[in-house]
Amino acid sequence: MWLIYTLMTNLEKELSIKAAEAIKEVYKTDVSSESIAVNLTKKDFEGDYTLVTFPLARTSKKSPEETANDLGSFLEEHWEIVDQFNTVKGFLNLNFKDSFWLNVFNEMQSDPDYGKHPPTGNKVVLEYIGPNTNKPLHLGHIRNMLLGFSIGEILEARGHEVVKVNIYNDRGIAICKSMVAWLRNGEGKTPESTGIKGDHFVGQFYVEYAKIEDEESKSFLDKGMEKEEAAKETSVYKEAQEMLIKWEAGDKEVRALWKKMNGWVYEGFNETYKKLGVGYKKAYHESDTYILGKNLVEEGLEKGCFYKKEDGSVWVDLTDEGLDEKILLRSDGTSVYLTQDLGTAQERFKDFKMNDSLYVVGNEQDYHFQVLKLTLQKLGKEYADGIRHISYGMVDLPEGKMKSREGKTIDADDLVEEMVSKSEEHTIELGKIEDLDESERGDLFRILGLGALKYFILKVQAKKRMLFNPEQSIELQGDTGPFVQYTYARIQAILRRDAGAVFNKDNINLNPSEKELIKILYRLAEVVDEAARNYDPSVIASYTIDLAKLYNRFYAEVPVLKAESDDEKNFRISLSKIVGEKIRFCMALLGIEVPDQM
RNA sequence: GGCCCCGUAGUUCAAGGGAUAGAACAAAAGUUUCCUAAACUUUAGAUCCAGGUUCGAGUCCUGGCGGGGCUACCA
Repeated sequence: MWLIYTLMTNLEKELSIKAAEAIKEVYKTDVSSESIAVNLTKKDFEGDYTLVTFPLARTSKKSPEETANDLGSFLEEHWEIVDQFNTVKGFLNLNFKDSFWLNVFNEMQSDPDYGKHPPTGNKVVLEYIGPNTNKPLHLGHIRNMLLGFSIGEILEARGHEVVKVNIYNDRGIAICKSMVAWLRNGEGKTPESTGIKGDHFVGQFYVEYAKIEDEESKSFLDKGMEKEEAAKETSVYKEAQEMLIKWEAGDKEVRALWKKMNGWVYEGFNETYKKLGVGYKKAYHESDTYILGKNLVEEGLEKGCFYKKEDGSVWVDLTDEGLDEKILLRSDGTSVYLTQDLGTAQERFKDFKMNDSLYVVGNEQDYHFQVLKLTLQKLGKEYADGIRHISYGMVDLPEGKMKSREGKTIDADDLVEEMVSKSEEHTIELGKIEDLDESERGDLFRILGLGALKYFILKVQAKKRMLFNPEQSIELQGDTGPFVQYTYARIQAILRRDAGAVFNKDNINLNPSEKELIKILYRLAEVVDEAARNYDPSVIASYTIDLAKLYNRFYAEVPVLKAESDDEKNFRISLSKIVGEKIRFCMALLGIEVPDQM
C-alpha cells in the first residue's frame, strides 16, 4: 500500500499536505499546504526531507523548535513511511524508512522509462543555430547549437512534441562582399580544388574583402574622411552594393554565383552539425521569408496597426508597450530584419501549427524579440502569444568579446578537433584501452572530446554569459563530461561481469551512500520537469554530476560484486544498473554519448 | 541620455526567501594485495559597497560602484 506514495508522487508536496493535516489536528488551525516550506535536508544534517517551521510559529503560538517537535511526533505516529525525526531550531528533519526507499527503487526498476513524462499534446517549434552564410561557425554558434539541441531533447522528455528548425540568414550585403572578393581574387578556385571546407573557403573571401576595402580606404582616409564614410567610397564596396541590388532584382548571374557560394557554405555547415551531433527537420531561408514578411506588413497597414510615414516607410508604434517605434519597411520598400522574422513566423505556423515557438538566440537580441512578439500580437496572430525567446549570454574570451572582424574568434571545427585530440592524448596516456581496435578508439576519443566540450558549455546556465579561456582549454577531470562518462564506464565493467541480478525485496538495510543514490534517482522526473520549465540544460548537467559523484562515493565505500550476502550483491548490481541507465538518459538529454569503456 | 542583464573562494561555475553559502580547477596532505585512481578522503579559501523589507537576504526593494548588451531605413 506504500506504493501509492512512491514514484508518481511528489514527496515534498505530499509532505506539506501531511504537515497541514498535522497542524489542523494538533493546533486546530487551517493552514494551506502551499504555505509550508519543504526542502531536501542539507547534507550536514540527519534526514531526508526538512520542513521549515519558523513561519508556523505564529499559528502554533509556540516556538519554532517546539512546533517542529509537535509536528514531528505527530507525523512519526500517523504517517507510516516516516522512520524518525529530529529538530534543529525551526527545522524538522524527517527520515523515511528504508523499506519505503526500497519500494521506490523497485518501482523504478519496473519502469525503464522512468524520468520521461507522458505526452502532453503540446507542439513546440524550436529555432536554433541561425548562422549567416558568409563565414564559418564559431564558439558562439557552438553554445547555440548545444543549448538548442539539448533543450529540444529535454522538452521531448517532458512529453512535448518538438520540431527543430534552422534559419539561414543567407542574403544581404555580407554575402555579397564574399562574392565580390571571390570574383576579384578567387581565380576560379573552389573548396574542391583547394581542399578547404566550404564555409571556411567562403569565409576566407569575406576576410579578403575586408583587406581590399581597407587598402582602398586609405586614400579616402588621407583626405580626412571618417572610417565608415571612407569604406563606403571604395570601389569594392560599391561593387558589393551593386551586387546586392542585382540580387534583389533577381539578376541571373548574381543569383547563380550566390547559390554556388552558399552551397559551399551549407556543405561545410552540414559537416560541422554532423560532428556535433545536431540536426533539424526544416531550414528556413531569409531569402525566401523576407518577401512573405512584406505581405504581413501590408496586412498590418490594412488593419490599421501599422502606419506609413510621408517618405513611404512603414512603422509600428510600440510606445504604449514601453518600447519605441520600429521600422518595418524602408522608404524604398525593401524589408528589414524584423520583416523577415515576421514572414518566417507566419510560414512556420503554416507548416506546423505549433502551440509554442521557441527561438534560441543570443541576448543581444532581447529587444528584437520583444518587438517581434508585440508586433505579431498587434496583428492578432494566434501564434504570437506562444513566442518565447530563449536568450543566452555571450561567450567571452579572456580579452573580452569575440570579434569576427578582428579575427578574435574560436573556430567551431578547430575547437572540436582540439578537444578530440586532447582526449586522445589523455586516454592513451592512461593506457586502459589496449583491447580496442582502431575504429573503436576513434569513436571513443570523439565521444570523450565532445563530452568534455558539451558538458563544459551546458553546465553554465543559458542566460549567463560565460568565459572561455583557450589557454587553459577544457578539463577532463573534476566537474566534467568525462567524469560522468567514466562513472558510466565503471558501471558497465561491473555489469559485464554480472548483469543477471534480480532484486525485488524491501527488507535489507541501506548504507548511507545507497540511500542517497535512491533519493537522487527518485528526483529525476522532477528535475526533467524543472529543466523543461526553465528551458535550461544546466539543471540536467548539475543533476547528472551529482548522481555520478554519489555513485563514485558508493563505489569506493561499498563492494558490489563481493558483497557479503546475495541480497546485497543483487541490490547493488541492480542499483548500479539503474544509475548507469539514468546517467545515459541524462547525458542524452545533453546530447552527450557515453562509452562502455575508457 | 533611456532601457535590459550581470557582480559569489586565486580561477571557472552552483545555491526554488531558509540551517554552518556548495562543487570543480589550481594549492597542501593521504588512499591501489579488492569491481577502471579520468576516482575517493582530508585541509585552507568567497557573497562589490551602503541602506531597507523579513522571524530569516547571495537571493526581494532603493541608491552607489564596476562589467556587458540594446537603443540603425545593419542583421
